[in-house]
Amino acid sequence: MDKPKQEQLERRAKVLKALAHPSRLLMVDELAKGELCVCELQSLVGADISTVSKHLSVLRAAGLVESDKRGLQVFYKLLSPCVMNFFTCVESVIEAHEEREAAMVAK
Amino acid sequence: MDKPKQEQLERRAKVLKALAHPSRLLMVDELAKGELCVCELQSLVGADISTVSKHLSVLRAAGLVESDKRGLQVFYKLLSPCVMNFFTCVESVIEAHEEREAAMVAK
DNA sequence: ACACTATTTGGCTATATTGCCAAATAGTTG
DNA sequence: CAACTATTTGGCAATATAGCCAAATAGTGT
Repeated sequence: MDKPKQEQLERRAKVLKALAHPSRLLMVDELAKGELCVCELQSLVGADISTVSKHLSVLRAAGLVESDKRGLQVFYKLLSPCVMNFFTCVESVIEAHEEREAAMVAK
Repeated sequence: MDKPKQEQLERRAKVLKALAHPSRLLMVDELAKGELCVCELQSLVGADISTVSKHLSVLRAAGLVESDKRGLQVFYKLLSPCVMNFFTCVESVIEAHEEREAAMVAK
């Protein structure tokens, strides 16, 4: 495989990896409705604030969110609402998968 | 957060995690064009065949691909072509991110 | 400058993922 | 059934990720 192709795959994988965690998915879901500060995200996720902060830096490093410090608080906002469309596809994958598994058991 | 919501997030994360690897992304990309046997996928990926087989089982466990044994070979096919649409979004995330980084440096 | 609040960073441990080799399994052919 | 091919599985070491606590940083108000 050629190098540029390999690098493209790695960049894509980084974005997907950033999304591939329940807490980060939840944060993205909530941020799709509008920007939130770290403290609001913490109470949604229910983990230590340092954990939440690290999750957010993963999302930021992937280019999915942007942060904006205003006073004492840091507000995060979702940069690419198109990721939300993907969740529809993911749901269809899950549903079809569960149906196939149910059909397996029936056999 | 309620339990069903948590489980939904975990299921979604599992699908995203399955996609979040360069080799698996390459395989999905190739399988989008049509089914392939493990040996063909191996020469595309260029890793040990056991490694490729394990990657495929991750994709299968996530409900993204299906396998079909015919003779000595096992053919894999992509079940949800909708994931391909997402790559367009991922590319836009990457592009916008790179542009922001370039703008940062310029400042 | 001091106390206070919000967030990030460093450091640590526990757990998960990756990738290889070797061995097991399944199907084919002589 | 023995030899052969394609794939999967088990096991292991290396690396990456997650989450907590404690400490550092940044901004506010006194």
